[in-house]
Formats: sequence, C-alpha cells, structure tokens
Amino acid sequence: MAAAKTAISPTRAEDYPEWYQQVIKGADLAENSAVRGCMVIKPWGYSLWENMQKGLDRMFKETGHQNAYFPLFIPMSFLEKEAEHVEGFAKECAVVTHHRLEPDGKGGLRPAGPLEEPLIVRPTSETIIGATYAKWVQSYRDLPILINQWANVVRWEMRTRLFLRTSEFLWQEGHTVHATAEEAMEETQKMLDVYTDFAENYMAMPVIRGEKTPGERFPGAVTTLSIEAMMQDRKALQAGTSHFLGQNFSKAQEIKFQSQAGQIEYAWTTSWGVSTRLIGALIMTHSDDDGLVLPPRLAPTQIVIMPIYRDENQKAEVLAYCDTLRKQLGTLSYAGESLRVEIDARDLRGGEKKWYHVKRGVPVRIEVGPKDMANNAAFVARRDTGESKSTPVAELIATLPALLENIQSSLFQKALAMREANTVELNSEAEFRDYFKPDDEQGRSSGGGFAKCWFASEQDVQPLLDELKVTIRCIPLDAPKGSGTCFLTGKPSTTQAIFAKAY
RNA sequence: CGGGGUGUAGCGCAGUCUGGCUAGCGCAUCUGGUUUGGGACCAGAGGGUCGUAGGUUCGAAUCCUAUCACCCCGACCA
Repeated sequence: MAAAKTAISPTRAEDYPEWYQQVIKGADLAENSAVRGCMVIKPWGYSLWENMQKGLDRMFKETGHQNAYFPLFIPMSFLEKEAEHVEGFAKECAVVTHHRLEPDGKGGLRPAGPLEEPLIVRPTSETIIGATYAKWVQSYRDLPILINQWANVVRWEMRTRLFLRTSEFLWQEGHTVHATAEEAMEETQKMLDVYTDFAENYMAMPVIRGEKTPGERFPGAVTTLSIEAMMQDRKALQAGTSHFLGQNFSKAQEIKFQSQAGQIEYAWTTSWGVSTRLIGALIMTHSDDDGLVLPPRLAPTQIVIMPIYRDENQKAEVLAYCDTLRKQLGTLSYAGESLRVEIDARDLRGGEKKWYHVKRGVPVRIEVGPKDMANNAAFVARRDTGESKSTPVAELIATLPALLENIQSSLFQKALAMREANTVELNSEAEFRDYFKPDDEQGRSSGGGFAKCWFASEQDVQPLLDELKVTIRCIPLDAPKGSGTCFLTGKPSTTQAIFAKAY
C-alpha cells in the first residue's frame, strides 16, 4: 500500500525544516518580504498573534501592569551605558545616521543631513525606558512601576527563519522598577508564571521553567529565567524570558529613589518578554503532515461549517440550515468566550475546501449536506486526530464546548508525552556523545532530545557543547538540589541542568 | 563574512554542458461543456524583454565579466 497522501510535502520525517516552511505557506500565515530578513504576517497569522496578545494582555493587567509606549529610536549613547548590554546587542543593531534624502543627480536618492548622534533602532528597550524611569522615580512612593509595551524590535540577524528568527519581530516587553531586590525577584518569577500559564493553558505547549546559566543569560541581567519547550524534532525552543536585572541598569541610568528611611538608593529592575516566535513554537509543537494544528483557545476560527449541495435549490436550503446552526453555536461559549464559528460558502469543490481548512488548522470542521439535514444532523471532524462522525444537532450543541476542551487538553497531553519520551538522564561523556551525535551525512541531527545532566562548571563543559552544538537550556526550578557528579569531569556537582540542541 | 546552490509565466520546473525554428511543461487563472458527500474530467484561451548591466557572436536563456537577490551549511541569536 502506498503511503497516505499528505497535504504538506515533505513530511516531518523527510525534511523537518522544509516541512516547517511549507506548513506556514499552506496555512497562509506569513511570507518573506521584499526586505531581507523581514516577514509579512498575513491575516491568518496575524489573527493568531492578536489572540495571543489578547490572552497575555489580560494576564498582564490582572497582575497589575499597564501598557505604555516608548520610542523606536534610541540614542546610541544610551546603549553604551551598560557594558554587558552593549556587548550583547551592538553586533546586531540597525543604525540611523541621516535624517534626509536628496537627489543624487543620477535619478536616485542619497542620504543627507547626518545626525549629530546616530540613533539605533531598538533591539530591546531597557536603556530608553530606564532613562525615562530615572526621571519618574524620586521617592519610594513612586514605586513600583509596572509597565508593559507592545512593540516591534529589530535585531540584524545573519540568518532568518519565519517567526523563529527575523530581523524585525513583534513582541511585548515588560519593564518594572522596585524598591527592593526581593520584590523585583518576586516580579521576575511572577511573570515567568504568567508565561507558563499562557504556554500551557492557551498554547497547549508544555514548558520547563528554569534559570539560565551565566553564559546564556540576557546581557546585563543578574538572573534570567526562561520557559523552554520541545519541538517535534526534539530540539529546544526558548519561548519566553523574564530577567531580574538587579541594580545594573539603575546604576547605569541613575534610577534612584529616597527610601522611607531617607537614604538615596538605586532601584531594582526587571524585564520580561515573549515574541511572535511563539507562533513558530505553536507550529512546531502541534502541526502534522497535513499542516497546521491549532489549539482551540487560540484558533482565529474554532469551527468552520461547510455547506455541501448539488444545485441552486439545495444550496439555498443548506445555507439556511447552516446559518441556523451557526447562530445556535454562536450562543455557546468556550473558555469564557463565544465560539468563533464561520461558514465557508465559497463556490469551491468540497475536497479543496476541506483541505484548505485542514492546512490552516481549524480545530473542528462541520460538514452539512442534504442527507444531514434530513437526519437533523451534521458531520463533525476534529483536526487533531482526524476522527469524524455524523452527529445529531442537539448532541452537537450539547457537546461542542466539551469537544474543544478535549482537543485543547489532548494537544497538551500529546506534546507532554512527546517531551517525556525524549527526556533522559545522562551520566557520562560517552552517553552524552551518543545521545547528541549527528545522524545524517550532512552532520545534521534530528535533535536528540532533552538530557538531564549534573555538571560542575560551565567552562568545563563548553568545548564539548560547542563540538556537538548542544546548549545548556536551563537549570529547572524543580531540579533536584542534592549533589551529583559532573557527567564530563566527574567533579562533585550541585547543579543538574537540561541540555539540548536548540533553535 | 566564509563554503555550496538557485534565479526562465502567479507557483513549481525543463531547456544552459554542446549558442540556432515562433522559449516549453505541470499546477493555478479565464471561457465553454460534463461532473458533484469531496484535492474532478474534456476542449479552448490568456499570461514571459529567461534576476540586472555590460561583453563575445550573423545569432545568447545558453558562452565571458560584473552585479543583485534568495536558499542551504558555518560563525551570531528571542
């Protein structure tokens, strides 16, 4: 028997990176633009982002934050103030040096009006926001400041991949100021909790919460916490970060306040962010060889109704029946929101229409034809498992919210089982090398998986990690605290971390 | 920035090595017809200064030089 035809070619097993691109194309999420490294996010992809924004924004507000907006341009001198920060971002900054164009005499244009001080396009906003906060903060009574901004940022990347790494991307960045280290650290952890909640309950993507090692930390941070997810090729993807910045930025930018005791003190700051990269994470967590698979809570359309008819008379009847059904379903709610139901009445052949929605990941497809009408029923198919059956309308209405919840939770369970099946504990260099060995002739690896290993020093293991292209993802917050032995050097160790190949 | 590859119709490609009829094919699009619980079939039509700029030649998609863009692999990274 020939292999079943898949809507996406190649399959994940055949060529994972190419499959990823084709899923995006098949679902019409985004495309490359005329600008190198920058993408166009198309309506289906953007509405996914809007749903993410909606969920996250509500959670930010519930934890006491407000939105504000800071400039796209940052004076170059601002970036210079925090040494590690400069080192981390200088290499990937877009720089604005002129403010005017003039004819070049050959029919084109050339920059004119050089700026006295170059501006950089924000790669992140710690510096400009810090400079602003320095003016806002005078007294302990001004604290805490809890602000988030939704923005675009630019990081001039060498190699780009849609959603996962583009030169410009959309994100949110929270920036807070606190009177004490404890309070700032608590904020850092709280926002990691928010990200965890969002990843697991909205995206149905299980994550490991942990702390970054010094080598993987955000430039300028004292502590970086992250959530790490496993993609279907078993590579890790950092899905969100939350940083405790200590007093590094407040010292660099003079964010000082007079305490209750009358002392002038440097404030404690945090920053935290997630980006459109989450869309890449979503794609690689759930999608299959027929295209995108969306968790119901984030799907722009949760249910699509497809009328099926032969002639104009049937068409009118079927459409009327579908419309009634849509109205009935519209009164239902799932996860606190009205169901998002659409009728696809386009004049397309049934098969084409079906695959269109399959590739776009719509969680539930309802097909309604004359036979279903006669039985007061509808044909219901779920995207994640492909299961389908004829269901009486009354039963459909009674069970649809539960069906969506079932899809949502089974996507999570499936992803969790995948991660657990590909997580091992390794205790020797030989095991480590074998686990992460390249597995095709081009030296590419299908990922290996997550490895829990004790290690004594980042410096000791780094050469091996570089050789195998493995990174320390994080030290999980729930990692065993006891004592172990470094898998490489045999030295006593107090730290067990997750090692993996990563995006 | 190094190594490799690709630019020909909206998309995917052949043709390039060995220069030569009017530059083809599949999908998509449009028209007509037949179909209709499923990615349909038949017939016809539209659509290209062959990435760009020079050069060689009677003649260039094809050879030469330059240049640009994109993809893959490294270094960098959310």
